[in-house]
Amino acid sequence: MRMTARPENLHQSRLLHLLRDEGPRSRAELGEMVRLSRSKLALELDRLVELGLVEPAGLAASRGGRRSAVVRLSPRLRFVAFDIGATSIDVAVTNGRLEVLGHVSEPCDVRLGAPAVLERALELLGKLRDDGLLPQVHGAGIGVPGPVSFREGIPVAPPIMPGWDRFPVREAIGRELGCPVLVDNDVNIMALGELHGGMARSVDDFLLVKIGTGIGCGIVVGGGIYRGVSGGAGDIGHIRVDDDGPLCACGNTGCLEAYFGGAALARDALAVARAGHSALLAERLAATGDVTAADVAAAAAAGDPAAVRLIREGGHRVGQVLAGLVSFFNPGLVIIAGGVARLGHALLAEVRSVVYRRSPPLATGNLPIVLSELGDTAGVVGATRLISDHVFSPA
Amino acid sequence: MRMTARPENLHQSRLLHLLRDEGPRSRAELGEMVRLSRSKLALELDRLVELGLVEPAGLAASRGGRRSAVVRLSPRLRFVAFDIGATSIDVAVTNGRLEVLGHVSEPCDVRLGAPAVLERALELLGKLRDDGLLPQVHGAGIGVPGPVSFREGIPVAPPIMPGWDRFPVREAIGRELGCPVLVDNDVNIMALGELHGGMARSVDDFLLVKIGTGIGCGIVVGGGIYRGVSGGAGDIGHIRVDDDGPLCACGNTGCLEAYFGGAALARDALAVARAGHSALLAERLAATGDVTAADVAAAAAAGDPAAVRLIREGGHRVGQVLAGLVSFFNPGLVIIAGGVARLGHALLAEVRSVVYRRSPPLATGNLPIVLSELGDTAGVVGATRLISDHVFSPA
DNA sequence: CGGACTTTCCCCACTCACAGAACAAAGCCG
DNA sequence: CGGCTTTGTTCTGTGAGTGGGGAAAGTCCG
Repeated sequence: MRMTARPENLHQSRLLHLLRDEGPRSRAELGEMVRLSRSKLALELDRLVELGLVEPAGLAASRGGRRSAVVRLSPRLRFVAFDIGATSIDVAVTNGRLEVLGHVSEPCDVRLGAPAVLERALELLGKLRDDGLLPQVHGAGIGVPGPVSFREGIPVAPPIMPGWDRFPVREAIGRELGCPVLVDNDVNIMALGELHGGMARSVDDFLLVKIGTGIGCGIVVGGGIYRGVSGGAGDIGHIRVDDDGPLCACGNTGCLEAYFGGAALARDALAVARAGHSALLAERLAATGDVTAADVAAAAAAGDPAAVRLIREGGHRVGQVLAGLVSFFNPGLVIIAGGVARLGHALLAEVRSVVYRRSPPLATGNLPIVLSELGDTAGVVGATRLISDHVFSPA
Repeated sequence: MRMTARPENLHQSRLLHLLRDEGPRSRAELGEMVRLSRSKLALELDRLVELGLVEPAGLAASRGGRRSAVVRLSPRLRFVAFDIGATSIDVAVTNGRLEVLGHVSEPCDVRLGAPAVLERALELLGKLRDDGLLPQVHGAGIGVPGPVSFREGIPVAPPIMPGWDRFPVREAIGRELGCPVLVDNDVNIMALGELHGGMARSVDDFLLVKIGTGIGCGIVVGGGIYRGVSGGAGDIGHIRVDDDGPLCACGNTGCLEAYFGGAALARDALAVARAGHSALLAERLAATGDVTAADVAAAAAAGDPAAVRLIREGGHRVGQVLAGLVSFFNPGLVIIAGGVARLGHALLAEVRSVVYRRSPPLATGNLPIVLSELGDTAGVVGATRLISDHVFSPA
């Protein structure tokens, strides 16, 4: 029993990627797409069948001649995704085509430390395994809410993950599952998710801004994640908006996150509730003794003017930072994602307004700014995309 | 007589790049570097000699055996660089190794329009040609002070270049010189210059910030220029620093360029001179009726406190924007270049201070911020690097 | 000065990847 | 049923590239 089969050359790799992204195809169609002679193609496909990665899937309807033999990725292929958030864990299992077969999610504080959180993640995977979803795991992708040394597969100097610094995440999970594992920043894997199944499918250079507990940005250059020289690229939460803004946890003042991170939004909402400017928020305060970012979202969705106003102000700040990034990076698309983004057409309108006003026409002329449509699945799909790109490439 | 010889395959391309960047080498050394068998290597080198791109250069000293036959790029190879600035033209001719053989520079207002400026550039090239430097031109690189559609070789919507919008620069110069021509933003070619011969030689991801008439940024990702989806990447001059800053030519307020572009610096210097806060600047005002950015530079170099203060304030603004870009991009190096940068250790100190304070430790932990050492040659060397990368690649 | 050793260059045969032709199989249409 | 089309399979030719075996041209040492 081979541990994990990998393609032997670039042709096989391209075939796997095609079967993953385009679905089952006839040999003739595949030959067309990879520009290989039929003979060579048959050779490589036979090898892939031998490796257990591909299998025949019957005959297609005739198109005027002999019926073509369709091939597909082996339906027994499985990829696993762990999306570790600041306050939650998502675990999912997909087939070779990255279609989600099972997905569980539960609240979990990342501050419990790496061993405890990873063990809980594996327990959640165990649940899915009991459903019979896991004949064989071919790879696992992991997203964590902080900077990562991608090459080593370990978090480095993560601000909100005490007890994770340089913890060998890849090695630990790899030992447990016995398959290739890759670890990346959670925002990066969300960007990969959008690249695979979201609005960014045909966009080479784009940004994904995630607004949640923290604020981060996934950067895609030429169809691949850009991570910077030390894995810290996209850390936009502490970009300065103003000198005389609120004090941030990082020690500076006026950081974007201090204006509009999850904690900042809760802080402002609390002030609004106490001042009596919002009936809905005051009600929440009375009921639970606290007001959260989710409460603001709910209140805004219900049309509460003060809540909408909080979101618009935050959107304004995000837009100011994003306008600078758009000027600098000239992306082909900007996607807003994360908890706060879930509801926000008010947010989106404000962000758009500021970016379209403050960035050069050349950069905004053909720039869609949209909300993510993928929600929670962006992260897990991106994680499996990350690992499948790796497993489907020659060793 | 072939027009312009190009390598026929990737092996030949790699050999040319090696001979360009590493200098003349023996066949044995080249074989080592490109991992080719001696037989194949001899074949490809012979083809390059036939194409006139490479020629034998005698025998090296023996290292204990038969003396090795050294090959080098043909010394008759010539690349031409046109670096069109906002207020100047630089024209240079290099050999195949991008060593500058002749370089002329003269003031010229880009606002004279494309035909006039390009004609003047060709006249300057004529001067160099008269010196016998141009047996045959193998390619020309052009830098212009504005956004460029790199694929088409034309400026697009340039703010400071009236009469250049969509002017077919590449076609015009190509027709005149009868060789391949590439056109790019002037900041991008400066970045390429630093990549080739400056401090960025071994850095894959870095930023070059040019502070001159305008403020722009060259972005290098993975050893190549990143241009964005519409060629507008790096346009950081209009990133917002503050809401209540000076009015900018772009119509917004508080743009970086409105704080510290060439015009802004002259404006502030004039105010200082009129207010009598600087003896040196007041003297210049009296003598010439005006004060320029160059006057501030000279005064600061002479130790004038008010001039130094102007530069430090500007550096502070640049640092604030740069801190954001460093957080976002996590580069391995930042180079400050351009007219204002020429003198500025005060400037550099201020930029560093702000960036190191405001960007995350992970991004600044190992981040040199330096002044360009190449000066005017960065642009012309970068332009020839641009075109030689093209000419030295298979058609 | 001559022989042992080294390094480089050149020629040749062998391997390998791949394309393309030829052939076989399996369908459509009239 | 026979021509036509599409697909899959087998076979052979071709060009790229490797590696071995001299030959050439040095150095070093006795």
